[in-house]
This record gives sequence, C-alpha cells and structure tokens, in this order.
Amino acid sequence: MQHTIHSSETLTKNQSLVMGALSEAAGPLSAYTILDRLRDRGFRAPQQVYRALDKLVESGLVHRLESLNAFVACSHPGCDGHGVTAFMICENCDRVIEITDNMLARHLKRLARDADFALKTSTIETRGLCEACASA
Amino acid sequence: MQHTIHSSETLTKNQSLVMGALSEAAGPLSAYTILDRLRDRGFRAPQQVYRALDKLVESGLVHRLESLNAFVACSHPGCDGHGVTAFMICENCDRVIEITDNMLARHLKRLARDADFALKTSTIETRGLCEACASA
DNA sequence: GTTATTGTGTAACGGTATAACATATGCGAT
DNA sequence: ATCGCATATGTTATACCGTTACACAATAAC
Repeated sequence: MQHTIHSSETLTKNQSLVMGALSEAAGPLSAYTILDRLRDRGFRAPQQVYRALDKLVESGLVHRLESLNAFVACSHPGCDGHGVTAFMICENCDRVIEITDNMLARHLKRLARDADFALKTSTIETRGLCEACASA
Repeated sequence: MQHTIHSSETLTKNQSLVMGALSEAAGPLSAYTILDRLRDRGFRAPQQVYRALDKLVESGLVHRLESLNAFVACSHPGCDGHGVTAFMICENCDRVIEITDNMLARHLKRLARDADFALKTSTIETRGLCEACASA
C-alpha cells in the first residue's frame, strides 16, 4: 500500500483535543503550552499531551520542530510524506511555512549516497523573516 | 571583515576543556555529559559548560545538533561557514557525518525566495545508518 | 592603579520529556 | 455475556536540558 494521505483512523478524545489546540494556534506550540490550554478540558499531566502528540506525529497530522521543541499542525492536508519537508520559521512572529520539495529530497539522497550513509529521515528547519515581518 | 575560518582567538581554560571533551568523543555529547566528564577538572555547574559551548558554537568550532540536544566538534577544521552544513546522524552508533554543500544552500535559498521568506540560517539533520553500521 | 570588560563559580529555578504503575475502555473470540 | 487482550487514559514522580541571577576573579584599557 502506498503510504498516502494522513492515515485518518479516527482520533481518540485526547488526540482530537491536542489536534484542536494545534489547529487553532497561529504557530507552533510547546507540549506544555498545549497542556495549559487543555486544562479546562481535563488535562492534568504532560504524558497526556505527549502521548497524543506521538500518535499525531506518527500519522503525519502534526510535525515536530526540533529546533523549537515545539509542535505544529501540518499545513498540507493532503501531503504524501514522500517529499522531504522543510520548515521556514519566522523569528519575529513564529509562524511556520511548510514546504515539501522533491528536488531537495533527491539532493539529500545523493549526498547521503556519496557519504555511504543509509538515509532514513530528514529534518530541515530554517530561520529568518516571513514576508509580513520582513516588510514591516 | 569576512567571516572566515574558525576565528581561533585562543580559547579560555573552560573553553579548552569543553573543546577537549568534544574532540576526544567519538560522537556528540550532551551538555550534562560534558559536565560529568569534566568534574575531575573542576567543573561543578551546567553554566560552566553552556558558557563555553556558546562561544565555541559562535566561533564555529562546535556544532549544536538540535534534534539531539547535543554538541559535536566540527569535523571540518577549515570550513568556511558559507556552505550550509548537513549532519547525518547514525541511529546505531551515534556518529555524525558532517557535510557542507553549496548546492543545497542554493536550493534552500531559492525555496525561501519562492516563499518570500528572508532566510538567515538553516539546520539540516538526517537520521539513518552509517556505512559501518549498515553493513554490520 | 583605577576602571571596564570578560571570564568564572555557584545556587536556584524553569522548561522539556520520560518512567512506572494503576485504571479504564473497546473489542474479538468463545 | 464474559473473558482476554490491546489500546487509551490518569497520575505521580523523576530525569534531562537550559537559563536567571548574583558574586567574585582575571585580564585588558586607560
């Protein structure tokens, strides 16, 4: 089977709540921020957030931003996980532009091959200013 | 002045110790691991490590691996900071292959321009298996 | 030598993530 | 229906990563 669109087996209650929090947010949120925003919905401990995040990341609905220790809802509802995803993170407003580009993926694969490295996953995160913040 | 080779103003005592610990290590070390390894040399608190690391990273002698929360000695003694650096991290032995590639940098710049994003810095970290571990 | 700057020592704290254990909930097989 | 299993959840405690804040020493600038 082709590893396609976000495998949307229906989400559990906690997964939905976490997904909701991330979807409503303008940018990435830390696990503890999510926890705080879900306290009125019954959340009490980090585990509840991390467990949901694990599944959401696994299914591709959410991305983890390593350089931020934070999580963001995938902005490509129909992305296919094949292209490597690059994140452009605005240093001013924290918004994230998500780009999947197969050229980039191919390029990395070639570099990996040249280094005799069996590549599995790639993380690409850049910093800078988004259009709005740069022109402001 | 052109931001060239690792600006090797001589290192302070703590910077040398931290640099030494990283150089002796086969792979990346966390700040707290460095702290532990330098306890006999008088280190007592995380600050001592982090302060040294800040300078070493700033000067390019050390890289920070975001996806690992760890630090590694730069393996390109004469690298010029202009090419984007990609790290290939072996999931089995933790060793890191460091690659600087200008094509990759150019490619990212183009993607950024297409997204109207004013790119400043790039982080590229991949996971997989190094030659030795893949064939083992 | 006095002053400014940079490096160092240390304590306390805050943010990030996981381990471990208990309980509950859905669901297939009998 | 109920037993058994896998999965989801609740909760406490703990480990790991990083910074704030303040005091003091060493060095460079004048």
